[in-house]
Amino acid sequence: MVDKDNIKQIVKEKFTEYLTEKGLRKTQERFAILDYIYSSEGHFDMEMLYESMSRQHFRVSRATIYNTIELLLDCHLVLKHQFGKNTSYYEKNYNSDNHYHSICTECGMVQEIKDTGIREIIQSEKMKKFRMTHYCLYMYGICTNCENAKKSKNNNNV
Amino acid sequence: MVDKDNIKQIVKEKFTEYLTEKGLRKTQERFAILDYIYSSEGHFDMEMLYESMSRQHFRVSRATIYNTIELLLDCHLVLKHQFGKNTSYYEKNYNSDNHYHSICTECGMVQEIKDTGIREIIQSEKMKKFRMTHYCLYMYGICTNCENAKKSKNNNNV
DNA sequence: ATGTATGCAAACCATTTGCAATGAC
DNA sequence: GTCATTGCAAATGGTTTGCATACAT
Repeated sequence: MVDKDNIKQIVKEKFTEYLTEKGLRKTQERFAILDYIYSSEGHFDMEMLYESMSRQHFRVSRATIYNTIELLLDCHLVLKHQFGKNTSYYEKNYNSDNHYHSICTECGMVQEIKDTGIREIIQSEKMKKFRMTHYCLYMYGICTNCENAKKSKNNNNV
Repeated sequence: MVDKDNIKQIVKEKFTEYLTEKGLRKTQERFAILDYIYSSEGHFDMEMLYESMSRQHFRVSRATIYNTIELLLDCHLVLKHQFGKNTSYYEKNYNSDNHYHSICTECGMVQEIKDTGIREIIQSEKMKKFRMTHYCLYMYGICTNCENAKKSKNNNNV
């Protein structure tokens, strides 16, 4: 996939730029983590990242993963999400579609919702004393599965 | 404040209704927690709630507070927020203005942003296989304080 | 050579859990 | 009287921290 490789190259350059600007070191670990994140799809948590990397190319300590994610968040190459549980989830954030998340409050299932125009409205919002860099929209509710499960449970009770 | 007392009465009734419907018990602790939440303003975390209640009317164990908050979330009398740190914050959710949150990624400061019409657009969003009950919009960026602090730091370096 | 970044293990701390005692029904 | 709920204290688990070692500069 040429496109994906292109993106990997671009984000690597962006990260390099960021590290240089901040006077931070360009370590193998940092680039390996970035590369791994941009090789995967969807959301991941720290344990998933740690396990997957251990299984494959590169073993990196948890401490380093946490440290590096902090940098990637700072330069906006990664987004952090907290969907209501204690574990944080992350996703790559370059050249990806604008999307929101719907979260089922019963089973915790998270789905992506494509943007259909809300973005422009939110970004045109004027805020005093605040310069917005990005935003997250979380929609909570009940997914069809859980809705149906509830219904049949209620029917049994009656 | 008559208005506040009214609201307290209404949410108490709503909670009672919810407990009855679910076949759960109407304990003093549960109503004390609800009352305390609706007596306070703004966001709070579990420790704040626990401490404040201990200092005032009613001492309730942490376990019970966690348990009760779960119920209040379920019947939408309380909202839960995770602003990026490990601690969860909560706020009452009845008859309150529609608002979003702006979060400074430098200092963590959270401010409320009044809704100016985004709500209707979001609520008109059609979602397959999902019935939305509520949503949260978080805007991340830099507050003026931190922006200025950064600038003067950069100037010193140059 | 210098000092930042890593890896490890221990510490931290919000949240969850198990269980005996309490109290709503 | 029964069993859900409470309070307590211990356990859990994601995240953070301290420190010796490694390595980017």
